Amino acid sequence: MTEASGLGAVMALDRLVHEPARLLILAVLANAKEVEFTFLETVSGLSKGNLSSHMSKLEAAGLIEVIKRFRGKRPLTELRMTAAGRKALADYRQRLAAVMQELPDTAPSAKRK
Amino acid sequence: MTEASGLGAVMALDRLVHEPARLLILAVLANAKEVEFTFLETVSGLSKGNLSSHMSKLEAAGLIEVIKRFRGKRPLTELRMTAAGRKALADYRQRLAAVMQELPDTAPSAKRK
DNA sequence: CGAAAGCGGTTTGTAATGCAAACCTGTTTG
DNA sequence: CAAACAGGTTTGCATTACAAACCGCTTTCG
Repeated sequence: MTEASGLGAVMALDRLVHEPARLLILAVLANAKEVEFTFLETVSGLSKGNLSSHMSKLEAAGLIEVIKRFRGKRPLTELRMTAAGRKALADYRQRLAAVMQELPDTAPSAKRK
Repeated sequence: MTEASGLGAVMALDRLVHEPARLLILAVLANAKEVEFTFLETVSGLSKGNLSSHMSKLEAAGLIEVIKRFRGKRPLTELRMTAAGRKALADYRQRLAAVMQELPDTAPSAKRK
């Protein structure tokens, strides 16, 4: 094992994936073979600029593949997850599960709100 | 409901809690009534400076309480979680659970590694 | 005794983020 | 032809996480 059980897992989280904006992107990509930039923009609520830079990081790390084509006369950018991306996300998910077990069980029994 | 289901939950994560170093601190505090600075330093592996500044943020946000006393002649800093801290952590945990459901199930069936 | 090492942290400096505004290249519309 | 729009990228900025340096005090050592 990498570290002592439990607590160490928190620090072992992959920061690249941990960032909410990026995690959102990866989550979308994981569920759809391929998505367009503009779709992600609307579904995520991220600004174009922000989305663009997160994409660059994911691409640089090899977690996604960015495909540029033309649809008719307009440029079109599509994102696809790579195998490495799937692995990174799976690993992250697993660590996250470990982390959650460390957190106290939120609902003892009663008390609705 | 706050947002559309699922995806929106990712962006709703509380960044203050989401930060691994801080999450670790909170996790430790959640499981122990009270912890000392030096204990946290060793258990977390964070540098003193880093730990100190994360503490300040958590304190400023009211998630933890910082108690300073003397043990014998030496200064001693202890951390304790506040009610707000417990709530914030519980909320975070809940959102995190929602996020995890969005991520693909990692293990299809076979393939050990 | 005085110096040096140690304890328990805080403050300061810095490189790396995350974010949106501004910009850019082309296309469509008025 | 000018102005608006589509589809992104680059730039500028404020925030951050992090460790190095520092600080006040105490204990140890020569």
